[in-house]
Amino acid sequence: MNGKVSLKDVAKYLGVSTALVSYVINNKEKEARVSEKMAKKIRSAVVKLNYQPNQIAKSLKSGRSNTIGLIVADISNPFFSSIARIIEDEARKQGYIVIFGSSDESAEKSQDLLNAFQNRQVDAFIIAPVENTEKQIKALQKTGMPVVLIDRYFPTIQVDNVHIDNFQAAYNAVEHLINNGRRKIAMMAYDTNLPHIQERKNGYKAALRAHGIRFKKEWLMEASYQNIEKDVADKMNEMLFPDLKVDAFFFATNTLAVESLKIINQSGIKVPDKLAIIAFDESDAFDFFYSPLSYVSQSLEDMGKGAVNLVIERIKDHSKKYTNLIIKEKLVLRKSCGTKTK
Amino acid sequence: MNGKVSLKDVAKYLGVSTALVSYVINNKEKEARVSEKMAKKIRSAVVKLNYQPNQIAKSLKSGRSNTIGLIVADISNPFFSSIARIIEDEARKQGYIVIFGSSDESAEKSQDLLNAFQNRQVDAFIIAPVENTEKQIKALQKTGMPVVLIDRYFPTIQVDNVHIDNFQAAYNAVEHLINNGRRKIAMMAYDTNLPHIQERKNGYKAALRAHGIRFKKEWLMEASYQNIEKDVADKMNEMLFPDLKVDAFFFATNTLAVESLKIINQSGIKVPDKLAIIAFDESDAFDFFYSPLSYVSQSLEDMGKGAVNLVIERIKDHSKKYTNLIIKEKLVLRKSCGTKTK
DNA sequence: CTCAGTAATTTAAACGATTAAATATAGAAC
DNA sequence: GTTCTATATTTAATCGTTTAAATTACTGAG
Repeated sequence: MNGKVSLKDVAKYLGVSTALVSYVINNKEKEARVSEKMAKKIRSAVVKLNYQPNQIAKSLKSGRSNTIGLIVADISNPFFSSIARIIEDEARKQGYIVIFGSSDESAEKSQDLLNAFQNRQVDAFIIAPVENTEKQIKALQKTGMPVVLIDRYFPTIQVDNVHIDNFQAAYNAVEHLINNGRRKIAMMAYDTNLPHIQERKNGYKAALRAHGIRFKKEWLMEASYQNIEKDVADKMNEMLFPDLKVDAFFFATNTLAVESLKIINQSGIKVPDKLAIIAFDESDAFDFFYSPLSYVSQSLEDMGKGAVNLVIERIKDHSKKYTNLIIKEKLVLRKSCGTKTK
Repeated sequence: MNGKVSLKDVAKYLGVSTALVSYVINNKEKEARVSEKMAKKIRSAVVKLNYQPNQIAKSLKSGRSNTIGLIVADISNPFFSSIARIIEDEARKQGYIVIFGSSDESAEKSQDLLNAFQNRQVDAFIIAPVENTEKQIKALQKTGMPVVLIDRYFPTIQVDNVHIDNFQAAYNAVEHLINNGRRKIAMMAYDTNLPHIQERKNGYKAALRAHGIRFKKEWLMEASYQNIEKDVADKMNEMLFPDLKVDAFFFATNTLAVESLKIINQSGIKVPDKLAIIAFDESDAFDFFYSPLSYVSQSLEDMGKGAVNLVIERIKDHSKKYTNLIIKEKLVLRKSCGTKTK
């Protein structure tokens, strides 16, 4: 019925001990001085019986599962699913498989996933952490579990991470808007203390300041993760009606941008004539918006591969120095931040 | 150092046998007649030592891993990542976690993933199968592994699956184009013998026939999975230049639609004036295209949840009758298939 | 005080692999 | 024919659980 052939079955089939079979399978014939004749016999029996080693048993013995746990805010967000794809490929190349979970920006769900994955003996975690999970990450580290943070990070924690220079990226984007003649620049961000978003806000403000523009509190619009759609609509409508209060928008993430674009589309306000836009990350929506969006592009390739490599290095050497891998971002310029009409 | 507390540690700490601890942890105190006093002692020790059961060991013993293997063509495709998200949530609700892999439309990669996941003792598979993998699926079934196919399917295989009625969906979409005055309707599909795509092609042809329109071979454009971008561009350019050869397009998937829209955007040909469009699935691109696209919408929610439920039922009862769960699709009408100008 | 009967706990095998240590076998040297 | 060595193979413990079966402890009846 259940065709599963175990190592023991192979041994029994040949009338030899399991040890011999194990040695041969793991190419330890030399060290274990298995005779060539025997090795050949075993190898052909393995093929004949279609023996497949039970990874669970191997894991139990070795304490390693060759599995990486990936936790992101939401796997259905193309930003994360694209990274997931890269991580999957890179991990498999190195003999690991990936289990994933979406934390939904909830610290509680994050902890649940951490526990569930740890009990499954993942060898390491790659995490895009959510708000207020510093303690979780710290606790995880204390157990000796290799962890790499991606996209987001906590400066207060000693841990490997991979991300762009968010301050500089935002600064450059906003500076570009200013250099193109915009002076009243609003930003849509999340209402969160996650450092990567804070840095984007800081970069935005710093660029304004550097160009002698006085930041106005009402320019900074914030949406909560839990209520994006409504929050974005409300804030955007306030900003656009009854009269347009700014001449440019800077969007802190692709989700915020997409939601905002819907409102702008309805409003009839012309981009870039009346309104310049720069967004973060990428999206099909940015390409198909009637005035294709300029955006800050992060290399997901570099980020995903970097994360896998860091985490595997850490698996191999628990005590190596922590790495802060800063990925180069670039500003992709298109129509949406073009010239303003008077 | 490695803080991992085993059941044995708990037992040793209390000076009792591991059996007792195991019984209490698994709430088998009654059957095993563990004294209340002891149960209490054990429970508090478990908390105090922060004992977390090793799922790997449990899996080895039980032969069940509470893990579902999800194989799709490409997790970075929003269609699949959205399903993945739904599957993840539903599976976790039922105590399962999900490992995923992208087969890249390659039968070979598909087999690799199948093997890797099977060795990890997944309890079941949810698969969006790729071309020429009928034997793989059949072989998998023969081992007794629960399998559910999603989105795609093989009529020749007895297996649980979840999908829409692709023939009818295509038929309805094309019929709608015809009823709106289009007569020369092209379709962009994949060059594949995967039944779901075949059915879409058949539905398209049947709708033409039913309305007395003679199908022309050159209307059916096909791209290969391996070379989508170039194939789509070539075929579309042929169809659009030097003169527009049709008055409507029907796109068989969201990827094909998005790639095609890029060409249409460049061409300057007006939608829906000169060209009506209906696509399959959803995409931000459809919303932001200047003439928002009509599309055939599949309920990913129903599909994902349906798949998880079917697969868990099958885990519990290997011999239950196979289910063909047909998800209702619907045609969402927007501007892109509107009225034609003469 | 013994014995039966029930209650409480322990023992030990098992899941499928790995591997150090023990043992068996064969050949060479004297 | 011993003895020694090198080669080939087996034994048995182990990883962390589960669980049937065995054992021990207790209680009350006679």
